[in-house]
Amino acid sequence: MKLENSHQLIIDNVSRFIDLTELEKQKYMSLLTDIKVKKKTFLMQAGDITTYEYFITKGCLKVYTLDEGGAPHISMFAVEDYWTGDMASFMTIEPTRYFIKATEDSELLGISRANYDLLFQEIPKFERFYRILYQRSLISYIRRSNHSISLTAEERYIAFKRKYPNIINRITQKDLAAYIGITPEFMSKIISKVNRM
Amino acid sequence: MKLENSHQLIIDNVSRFIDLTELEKQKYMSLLTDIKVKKKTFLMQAGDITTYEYFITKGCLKVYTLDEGGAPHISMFAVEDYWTGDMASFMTIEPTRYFIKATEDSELLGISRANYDLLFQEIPKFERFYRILYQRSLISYIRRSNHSISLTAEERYIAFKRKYPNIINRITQKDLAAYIGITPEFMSKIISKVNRM
DNA sequence: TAAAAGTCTTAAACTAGTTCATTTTTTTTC
DNA sequence: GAAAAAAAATGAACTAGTTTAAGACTTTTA
Repeated sequence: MKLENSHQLIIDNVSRFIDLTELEKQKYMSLLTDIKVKKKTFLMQAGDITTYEYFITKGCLKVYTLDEGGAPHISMFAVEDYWTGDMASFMTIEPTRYFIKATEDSELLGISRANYDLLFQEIPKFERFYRILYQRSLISYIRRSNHSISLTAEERYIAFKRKYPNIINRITQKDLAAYIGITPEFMSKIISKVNRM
Repeated sequence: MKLENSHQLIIDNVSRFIDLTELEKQKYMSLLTDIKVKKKTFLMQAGDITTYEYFITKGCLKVYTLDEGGAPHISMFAVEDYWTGDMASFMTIEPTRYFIKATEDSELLGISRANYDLLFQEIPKFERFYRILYQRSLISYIRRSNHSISLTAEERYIAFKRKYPNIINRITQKDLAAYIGITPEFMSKIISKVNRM
């Protein structure tokens, strides 16, 4: 059966870890919601109860919190083939502290809390999918924060550039600074220094 | 049936997320290995292939890496009722970059890679257990690193003291510094300042 | 297409945390 | 229980990154 692109992308993603029958694919897709977010608009804002988890099929979004001083800290740039959302809020049904804002016109597939629970009942294999997905997220999250801890801002910038060459051209220097964990002014200094080398 | 303490602890831990029959409990326990580690000895060292994941039933261990400069970065203190290990190495069968060293005489239950795979085959419910365990680890990991990022070292120390009053008395100030992410000298200054307040 | 808003650059003064060196205190070991 | 080893305290000189402020450049919007 021929699927539309966005569905094909998510089925391919899931199929990396579990095998689905045609029927299961249909069932799974029926539990997903299409979502579009225009550039500069929010998918989620602090205070919201987040009732969806998202898979990005097109575009780019930044996921961030604001600290007490109002400074943004970006925890990820979510692009095509990434999963995002606020799992803590999604699971506990408490208000989120996150903002998710599109930096480009974007398209997503969302799964609601109710459908997420239903999914495990109807296709228990998905426990395995999510077990592996979370396990891998945990590994890369730990690796990343462990790696960052011993590097200077300049080294973190160079590492980001090497690891995500496709993302770096799609975001502003200011957002990159908020991800690296420094001020935009210092980011500017680092970039001009690194380019001079 | 009466279980020994260490088995009771792990069964209680697992039972928070899934229900097991007596038979399943027996089967599960048969897949676990008893491990003892004397104070100051290693459970794991960088370069090892880690063939076990661990549940601590007694004692305290520090999990850390050494950066290029040879400085230690402690990622967790594992005490009773905690899970630990190096999941990346465990899953990918690559050498670990971690050291795990007992700071007290400790007792653990280990599950080998082979038994971990077997567990999912024999009791598929464990996919759910690990799905939830990893999901919750991910949530608390993200929360912790997000929280830390906007705090000063002094604030991180105060937060640690509040959150883990039971752990703080069991570890050295030097190890706490390696966890907080500062030098022992600066840790010493912070502590004497906070105590003076 | 002009005005407004946001982003980037540069520079000087500042601060949280480091480094290095020394002394005191506590813990370990035989 | 004395000697050795490790941990903690203190202080002075240093550095990575911040803050504030102002001007130049780019993008967005009406």
